[in-house]
Amino acid sequence: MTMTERLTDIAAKAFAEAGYTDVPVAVTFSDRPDLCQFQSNSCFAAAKQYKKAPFMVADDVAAVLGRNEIFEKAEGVKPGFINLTLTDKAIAEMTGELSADEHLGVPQYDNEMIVIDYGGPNVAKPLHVGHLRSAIIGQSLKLIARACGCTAVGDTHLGDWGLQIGLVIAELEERHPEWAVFSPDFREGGEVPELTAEMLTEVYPTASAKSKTDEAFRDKAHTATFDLQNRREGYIALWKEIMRVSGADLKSNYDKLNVDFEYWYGESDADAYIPELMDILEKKGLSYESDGALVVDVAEETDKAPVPPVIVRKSDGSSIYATTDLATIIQRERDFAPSKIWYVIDNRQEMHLTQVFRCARKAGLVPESTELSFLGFGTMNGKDGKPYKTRDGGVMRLSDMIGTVTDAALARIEEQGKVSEADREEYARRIGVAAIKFGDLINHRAKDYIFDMDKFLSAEGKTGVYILYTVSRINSILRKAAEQGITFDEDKFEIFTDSERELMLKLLGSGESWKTAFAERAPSFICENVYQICVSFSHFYHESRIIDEEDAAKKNARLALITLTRRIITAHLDALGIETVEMM
RNA sequence: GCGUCUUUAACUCAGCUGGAUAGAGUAACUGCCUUCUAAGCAGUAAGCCACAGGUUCGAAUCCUGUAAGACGCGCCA
Repeated sequence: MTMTERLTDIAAKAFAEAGYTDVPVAVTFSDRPDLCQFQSNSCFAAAKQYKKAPFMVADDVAAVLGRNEIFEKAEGVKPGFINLTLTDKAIAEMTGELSADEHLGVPQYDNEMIVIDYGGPNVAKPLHVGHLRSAIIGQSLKLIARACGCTAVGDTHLGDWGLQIGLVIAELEERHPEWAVFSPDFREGGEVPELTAEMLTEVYPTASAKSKTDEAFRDKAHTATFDLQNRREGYIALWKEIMRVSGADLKSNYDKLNVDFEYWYGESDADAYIPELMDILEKKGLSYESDGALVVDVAEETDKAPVPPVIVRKSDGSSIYATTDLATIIQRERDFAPSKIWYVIDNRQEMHLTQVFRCARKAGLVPESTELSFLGFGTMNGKDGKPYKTRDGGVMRLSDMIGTVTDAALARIEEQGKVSEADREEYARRIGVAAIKFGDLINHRAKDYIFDMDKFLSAEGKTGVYILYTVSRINSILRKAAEQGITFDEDKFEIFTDSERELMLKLLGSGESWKTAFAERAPSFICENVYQICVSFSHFYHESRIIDEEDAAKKNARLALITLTRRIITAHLDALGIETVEMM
């Protein structure tokens, strides 16, 4: 139970005891910290229900609450608020409970099996900044779900079975018709050319551009796609080579970003389920032919705008992304029987996923109770408000971006000269990744945002670097305390100053952020909360002495507090996929 | 054309199940390093919450309309 849920519980009982039953009660952190720590606005609703003046209700309820010894102050005020302030003793006790809680105050939602579809890189082209959001938001949502007690697995759902591969094959065939893989007689075990990541980087854009103007080439690409999907052996062999090369490239980039996947399935892995899918759609009478393609109607009466039918087989006979997405649902249901499937995909695909979900429901591919959620994310724009481009107008490769930010961090580390030679590179990578991830995740998932490289590099203010810096300061104190042989009781909390109280309340309030982050599937709430904790810590840090504090009780209380603070900050960072550094 | 989303300080954004003085970061300006890391802290200044109506005791928040912008609307993913 979170802090405010606990207080809400107490308040709800007080409302009932004061004679106001069946009133929706809520206690929240105060909007007026100068007046109180917590507030309830529920008297307005109760007043309406019981036809009394709000402030009279507030007085009645406050009188009951006032008898509870955890409150320093419980008062009804002006129009009808109840203002609550806890005693320091109660806050310190709750902090002790928090410290002893194995989940550190993170609410637990058990019995959830969540499959998260994120990353979604296209194997035909290298990772660029456009792939960043899906990867880091998806990774974070997975980690948040796990922190909340869920079982969550990530599946990157590689784009490896569509036209993009056909384009690459067609382009390679035009350039190297002599390759054995292009012979219709090619059989497994034949000679396969060795490709490189650099080649793929160049081939796909060329082919893609060509297909827009060259109709004959476009037809070739479509044919290649169809043949690949029908397992023409030479194409399969070449496709495997493309997969090998780009898979290694993907993995190394995701590794650098601390993004991982339990499953590296792709659209191609859904291929085996397509016949079954088609069978279900046909038997249920859902699919029919339209303009040569096979489609399923998914429009609903309540639609404000027309929702077109889903195409499950193109007129040339090949499958399309809706086909593989639907077949993948069958696969996931079979492998995991998930209670939820989350799709962390660009906002622009909302219509497509709506169609897919409706079709899946009509076909009964998953039980009614299974949640299918489209968790769209916004576009990363440049300072001009248009989709982010490099100075010369190209797309920035992810590896280049990571490199730039890491180099800047390394330069700063060297300037500071605190970190040992051996750790510098690794710390620079962690700081760079923290800068990128926090800078992205602090923005609400679903909204477009302005990506400002300079802002990330400067790393001042509300940034991942600030968070890591705060942790290194705590590390420094605890390291020195250990060096001096200072021991303390980690579970003994006590309040002596305002800033200690403020920090404890921030730590205690974290449960609320986790709850919101999980409910809205939005990591930004975790970012905001960890930043707030760091600000409170910094405030406390600047006005308190810790290891050279002479009063033993104060010293112990402060060492315990910063130890807990570090644990909680780290838990937040863990859920964001950000690693800390010992010093910087 | 239809639909969805956005519009809050100079810039980038929180806040939106209606409630007490609308909050951060950046940039600007002031202070603070012989004391646990100044990648920091403290402070000042900065807002007709796009516009117009409506509902309400009370609206940045809910409803309607207008404007500007982004995105989507069958064989790419």
